[in-house]
Amino acid sequence: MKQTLQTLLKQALDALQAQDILKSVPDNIRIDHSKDKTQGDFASNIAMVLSKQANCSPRVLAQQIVAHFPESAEVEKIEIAGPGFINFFIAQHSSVAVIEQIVQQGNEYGLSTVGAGQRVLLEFVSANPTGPLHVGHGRGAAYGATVANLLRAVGFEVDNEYYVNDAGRQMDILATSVYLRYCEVAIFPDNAYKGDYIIDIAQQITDVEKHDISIGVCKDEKDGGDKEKHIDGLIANCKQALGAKYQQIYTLAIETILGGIKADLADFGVEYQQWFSEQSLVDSGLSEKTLTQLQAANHIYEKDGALWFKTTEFGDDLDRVVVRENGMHTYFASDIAYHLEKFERGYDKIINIWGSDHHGYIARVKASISALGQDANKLEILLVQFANLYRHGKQIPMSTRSGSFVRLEELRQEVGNDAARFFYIIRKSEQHMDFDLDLAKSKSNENPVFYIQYAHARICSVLEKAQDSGSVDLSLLNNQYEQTLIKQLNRYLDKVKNAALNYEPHLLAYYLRDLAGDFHSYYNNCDFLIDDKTLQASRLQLIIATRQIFRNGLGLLGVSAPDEM
RNA sequence: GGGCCCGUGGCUCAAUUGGAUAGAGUACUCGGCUACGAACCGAGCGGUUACUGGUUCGACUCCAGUCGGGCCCA
Repeated sequence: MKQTLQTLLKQALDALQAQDILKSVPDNIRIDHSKDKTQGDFASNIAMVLSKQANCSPRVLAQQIVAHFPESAEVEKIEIAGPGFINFFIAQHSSVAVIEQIVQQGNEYGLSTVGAGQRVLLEFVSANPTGPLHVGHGRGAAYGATVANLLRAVGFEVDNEYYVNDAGRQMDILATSVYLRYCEVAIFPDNAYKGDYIIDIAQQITDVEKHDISIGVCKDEKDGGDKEKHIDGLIANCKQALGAKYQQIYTLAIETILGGIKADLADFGVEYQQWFSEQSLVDSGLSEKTLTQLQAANHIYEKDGALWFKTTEFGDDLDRVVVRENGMHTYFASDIAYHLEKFERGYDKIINIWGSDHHGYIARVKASISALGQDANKLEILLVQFANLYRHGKQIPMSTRSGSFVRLEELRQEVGNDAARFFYIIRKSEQHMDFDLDLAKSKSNENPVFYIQYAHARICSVLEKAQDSGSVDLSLLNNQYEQTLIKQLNRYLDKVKNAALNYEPHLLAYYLRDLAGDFHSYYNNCDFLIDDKTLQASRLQLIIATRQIFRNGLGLLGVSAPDEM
C-alpha cells in the first residue's frame, strides 16, 4: 500500500515538474503511517520538504500535488492538514486486504527481501571462558539473537559467531586457580577466580601431584605485595611443576566452562553458526602474519622494548601496544588478526555487539582495519549497556572475579525464558536498564510478556469455542475497534523492517504490546460468537490474522506464544 | 584531565530516526463480570522533554555550552 502511494505521489510530482513548478523530484518520497486516526492512514511531508524549491507555501504546494494526484480505487480521500501534511485515507476494501494476506502467508508473513543477497557476520556475547554466563551477558545474548532473527526476516543471510578468548593470561589464571583449588590451599590469591564452579572443575582432576607453587613468589596484595606479580609467579611455578599435566588442567577448565556456556545459550534459544577460537589464530600463524603485514606497511614501531601500532594515524587517540616486551602478543594483536580474518571471509557487513565498557576499543579496531586496507565502514559496532538487577526494590551487586553474580541460568530458572528474553530487549540497547526480577516473574497485568501472551491465548480460546460459521465478508469489519486493529496489522511489515535495519528489537516489542492492547479492547467491546454467522466468520478471520502476527512477532523475539496459560 | 553513552509525568520507559495536540505501563482516584478467559476493558489525575543559546517552515531528536549520572582511558 505504501509503495502504491509512493508511486502515485511520484506521478503527481512529475506532473508538477513538467509544468516547471518543481525543479527536481527526490528519489525517496517519505510516507509514514499516521499516528492519529483523524489524520488518515498514511501521511506525507513532501510538500513541506519541497516548498522552498517550489517557492510557495507548503499548503499551496500540497494543494497542487493533490490536484495532480491520480485517481485510485484504493485511496478514498486525501486531506491537507496542519502546516502542509498530505493525509491519505485508504478505502476500507483495501485496508482489510491485509487480513487475507496474513492468513494466506501464515508464518511467512512479515518476511521481506530488503537485505536479499547480502551476507552478515554477527558476533555477540563472546564472553571469556573463565566462568559461566551471568545476567550481564544475557542482555547481549538476547539482543544479538533477536537482531539476527530480524535481519534474517528482512532477507539477510546471517551467521552468528562467538569469539572464544581461549588464549592468553586470563586462561593461565583460570588454570592455576583450578589447580590451587585442587590442592585445597588455605589462602587463595586475590587475583584468582574464586567462584564455586572452579572447585567443581578441580574435583574432576585425578592423578596429579600436589605441589606448593607459592615458593619464591612475590607476596599477594593482602600481604602487602603486588597481586598481579603474585599470580604471574604462581602461574610460572605451576607450569614448571606440572609440565604436560598443566596443559591437561588448562584444557579441562576451558572445555568444562565453554561447554557450560554453550549449553546455557542453547537453553536460552540463542544459536550460533560458528565458534571462533583465538588460539586458532596463533596456531595458524595468522596472528603473526597480520603483524608482519602491518610492519611491512610501516605501521609498527618499537619503544621501550615493545612493539607499538600507530593507530593514531587512523583516528585513534593513542598508539597501542601489540607485542609486549616479554614477547607476548596482546589481546589487541589477536583482535586485529581476527577482524582481518572476518573481512577475508567476504561478508558484506560485519557487526560486533559489545558491552558498553568496550567502547574504548572501537577506535583502535577500526584503525587496524583501515591500516590493513579494508573498508572500516563495513564494520558496525553496536554497544549494549549493562543491566542492573533488582529484587524487592534493591539492586543486586555483581562482580565476576569474586564470583558473586547471578548466572544467566539462574535467571532463566527464576523468571522463565520468555520473560527473560522479552525484558532484555524491551529497552533500547544503549539505554541503561533496570531488570526487575519481581516484575518479570509476576503473572499479572504489570507484566508486558503476559499481556501479549494472554491476548494470543484468548484468541485461541475463542477459536476453540467457535463452531458453525458463515462465509467471510470483510467489508462488515467497520466499527472503530476493528478499524484500529486492522490499521495496526497493516503496520507490522514496516515495523519489522524498521526494527531490523536499525538494530532496534524494542520497536517490535512495543508494537506487539500495542497490538495486544488493541485486541483486548476489541475483545471487551465486541462479541465474536454471535447469531450473525457472516459477521462472526469475518470477525474470526480478523482475530486469526491477529493471532498470526502475535506468533510471528513473538517468534522473532524468541518468546513463545502459548495457546493457553 | 580526555573520550563514549545517557538525562522525558512520583517510578520504569516509548516517541515512525527532523513532523501535527510528547505517548504507554505502574502508582493514585473512579467505573465495568448471572460474559467468548477480569492475567481484561473504560474514565480521570499527572509534563517548561535537566538548563541556556543556535540551526529552520517545524527540535525530545541536529549543533555549541553548562549542570547531573554511568562507563572507558590517563
